[in-house]
Amino acid sequence: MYGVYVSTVRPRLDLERIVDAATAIADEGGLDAASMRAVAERLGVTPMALYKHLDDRAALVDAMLDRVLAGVASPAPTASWDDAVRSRIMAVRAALSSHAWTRQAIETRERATPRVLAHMDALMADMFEGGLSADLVHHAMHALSTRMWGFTRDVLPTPVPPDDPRERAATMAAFATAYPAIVRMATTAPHAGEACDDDAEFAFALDLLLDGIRRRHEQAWTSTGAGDAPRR
Amino acid sequence: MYGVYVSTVRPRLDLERIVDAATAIADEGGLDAASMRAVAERLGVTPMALYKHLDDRAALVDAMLDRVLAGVASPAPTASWDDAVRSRIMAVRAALSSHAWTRQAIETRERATPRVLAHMDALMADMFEGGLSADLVHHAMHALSTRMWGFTRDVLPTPVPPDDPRERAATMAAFATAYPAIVRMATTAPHAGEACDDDAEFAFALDLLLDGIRRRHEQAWTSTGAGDAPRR
DNA sequence: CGCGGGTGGTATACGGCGTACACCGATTCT
DNA sequence: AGAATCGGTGTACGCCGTATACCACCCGCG
Repeated sequence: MYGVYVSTVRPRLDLERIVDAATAIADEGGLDAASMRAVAERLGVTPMALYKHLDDRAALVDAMLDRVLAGVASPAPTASWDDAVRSRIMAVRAALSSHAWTRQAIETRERATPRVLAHMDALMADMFEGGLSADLVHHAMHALSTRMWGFTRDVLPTPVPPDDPRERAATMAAFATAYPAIVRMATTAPHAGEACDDDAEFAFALDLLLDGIRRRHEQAWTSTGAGDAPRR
Repeated sequence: MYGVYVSTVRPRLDLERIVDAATAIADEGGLDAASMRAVAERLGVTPMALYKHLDDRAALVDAMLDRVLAGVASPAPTASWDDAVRSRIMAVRAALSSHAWTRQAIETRERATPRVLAHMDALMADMFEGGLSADLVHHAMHALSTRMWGFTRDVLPTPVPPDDPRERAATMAAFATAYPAIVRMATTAPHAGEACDDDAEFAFALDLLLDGIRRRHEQAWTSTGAGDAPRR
């Protein structure tokens, strides 16, 4: 009786509620904000209570990621292996990109969870289905790297110009002489000034890789050198 | 006089000595081990002493990375833009791969240091030299992503089989039915069992990207669609 | 010669983090 | 009814980065 009452006021903790809370916090303030203490506080519970349901914080991040991955739609069957790979990757991209913290979560992961393995297995199965050799599949997976998760580590910096207009002009001029190619690209590319179209960038690079892999396959590429693609 | 004596016993702190110590620690125990406290202790100094030479820990990591980058050999001139890009990237790969912590350092970096910008500028300059459009250069840089730093985030996991031989066989069997493609690849690829040849993997993926970019260039690719590469 | 001020160190402390350990009430099983 | 297990609490430890205050020394200056 009394137990029932209590469990109404503060429902029993379980993994799902923990992951819910952690995900909500990470959505708001980033992955680091979802500390054990913060998650516990949100649930009105002692930090140590979480450890009855989780081994450690890494397991929490794993669980968060795993649940996002659980929502990935299984792509429709396609004619070619590369379309299958493409749509599969785009599906996880769609799922992961709705949570900004997933990139960091994947980058810092050490052990692979079942769903992580399942995704990689599915990609390899697509390629085997298309007749690719194990050798090529192996290299293709390495080449895809984190891109198989639908994101890319952005390496282009956004140096912030100072506020003061006079100083601003000076530093920008200095920048232009120090890094002419960067400035040329930034001012000449079609989207100059605007933000990049991430989706287009991503699709471009993914197509590049898949095209290349398909070519290697058609040329019966092997890692031992025979049938290698011509360098020029 | 007395000051001279003291400065002999414990030489004055400067940025170089700090970066030296931090690098040594990170080489041994990883980037996280190079905490402000650990670096200070190694130098026989209070943690706060470091802040007279650095804004914060991020600046320390920046300085560490910058010094590694300073040792990158400038590549010999080449005939084609893609060879130039290739050898430039291989040069930073050679420098960065001698310190295991550089990958994490680059991945967690927020602001770009001058040398980071210089490397990217040089890559873009190579491409412009080859006649590539600003549009294509821009996309190429995104496609290269972290690979321009000579490494790739490894996504292939190494699930550890349990020690107990009987249990081991069981889990491996279960694994084979759950992830058939992974097992197929692992057992069929030429290097089955051995460790991957990182250099070969890296070169494969880099060539794939450069080949693709060159093709796009030859086909007068633009992001607006005209002259796009055929999908099949 | 003395003396004020920057420069480069110290000491202390705050607020965060993950988590080991001991404990304890309630539930459940025998 | 009694024992065991489960799911929580409370406390504490050892890390982390760093704000703030202070203090000794060396400098150039009057």
